[in-house]
Amino acid sequence: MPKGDTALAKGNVSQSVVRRLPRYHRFLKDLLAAGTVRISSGDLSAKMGLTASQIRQDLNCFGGFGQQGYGYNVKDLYEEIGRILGLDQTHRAILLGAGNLGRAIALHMDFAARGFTLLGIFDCNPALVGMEVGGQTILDSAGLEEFCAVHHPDVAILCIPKEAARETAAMLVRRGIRGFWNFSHYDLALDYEGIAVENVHLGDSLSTLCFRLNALAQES
Amino acid sequence: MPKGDTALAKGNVSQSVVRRLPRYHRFLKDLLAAGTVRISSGDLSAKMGLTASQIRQDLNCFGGFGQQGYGYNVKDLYEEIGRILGLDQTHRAILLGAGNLGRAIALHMDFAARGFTLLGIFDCNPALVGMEVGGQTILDSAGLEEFCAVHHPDVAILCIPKEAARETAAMLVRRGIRGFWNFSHYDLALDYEGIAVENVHLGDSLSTLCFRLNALAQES
DNA sequence: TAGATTGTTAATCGATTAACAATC
DNA sequence: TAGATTGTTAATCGATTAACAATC
Repeated sequence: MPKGDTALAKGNVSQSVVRRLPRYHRFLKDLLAAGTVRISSGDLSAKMGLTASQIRQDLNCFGGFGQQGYGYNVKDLYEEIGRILGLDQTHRAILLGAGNLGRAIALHMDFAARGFTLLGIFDCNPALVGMEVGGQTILDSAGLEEFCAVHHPDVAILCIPKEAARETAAMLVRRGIRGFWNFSHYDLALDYEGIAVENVHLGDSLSTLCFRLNALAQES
Repeated sequence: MPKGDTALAKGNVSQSVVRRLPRYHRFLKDLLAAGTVRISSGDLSAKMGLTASQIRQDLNCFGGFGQQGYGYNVKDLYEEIGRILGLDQTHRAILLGAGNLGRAIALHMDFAARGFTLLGIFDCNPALVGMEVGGQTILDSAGLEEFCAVHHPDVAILCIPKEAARETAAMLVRRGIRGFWNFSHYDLALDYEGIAVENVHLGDSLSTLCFRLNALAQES
């Protein structure tokens, strides 16, 4: 790729690299806020706890953003990675499940910072329908398909149980949902192709911590 | 390791393997609930969307749980993996930060299923202190160190901002916290050694979904 | 120019997959 | 016993690290 070109995915980028991009973005944001103008891969690697080689290798998946003898311009690189991640794109999201987790996600996440608009929050529990969450009224899941037909969301956030997720998925895909932020235990990726699924399994994460605590205790 | 021995970590187990263990545990739980008595690595691999080789390789990091010509006993393997993960151990946890996310974690997670007891929930916001969350009263962070000295928690769940996390970490480690379930953007692992840190970065996860949606759109 | 640091190629390391003898 | 399936070794694949020529 010619230098200076605004880069997007160059061929196939590995999952390992993609997973590191948001972290680069965060560190660069902090550096920018601290007034740092330029940084070398060596300095950044020390701050982030990885190798300079890896940083250069990762960035060069998308283009040559640095300058020999100088390093990287913090602001430029920050913005470039934002574009690579697609944070400047706009997405229309719906949230399914207004339980504790769903409500927390709705209230806590800065969707706008990543180009997401939360179009609607749905639940099938009559006790929750009509309740206000972050300025939005929880809607009845019964009207979900109709809502999709009218508002054309492209992303669904699944904060509902496994079976409910399985039952709704086909309709959502049929109605044009291309991306799922999946907090349920239903494995969408096994049943559908050509959609983007990002799983968040909090229980698995806590179990992993269990394992590590154990391993730590056994070391001594 | 001799067959039949109750296995724990056998030498060093890679992160990749550890990350897959909770998923095996979930699938086995479902199989058990469905009344399945035995399963082969081939059948399980088809259900989970990975290779039979990988399953056998993963399990054999901890011991020989199968039987040639038969496969694996679902109940035994389920329980074995639970032990490997250390879900039978008991842990004393405290939760820092009773904002939307903290409260959702407190209400939503099944801590008991992984041997965790939530000893206390802390916040520095006077508007939240004294409020009830899941049967617990939110305590003032001012009393956190005193609380640690008395109750000896060993795990902290960080649902507080980056700077607050950084400021509290040293005290927590000094007071005997060995494990962190970290939802903040503060990178504990860079500053402390010999502690278990499991990071959950919801923002990074959402950014990754952004990237994948983008990649999907460009394919066509 | 001299020094610094990139972009990129080559070497290493680790993880996944394939193969198959052991054995239930 | 014959068939099935494991445990394990060997082969492959991919990701990380090291090295260095290019160049600002």
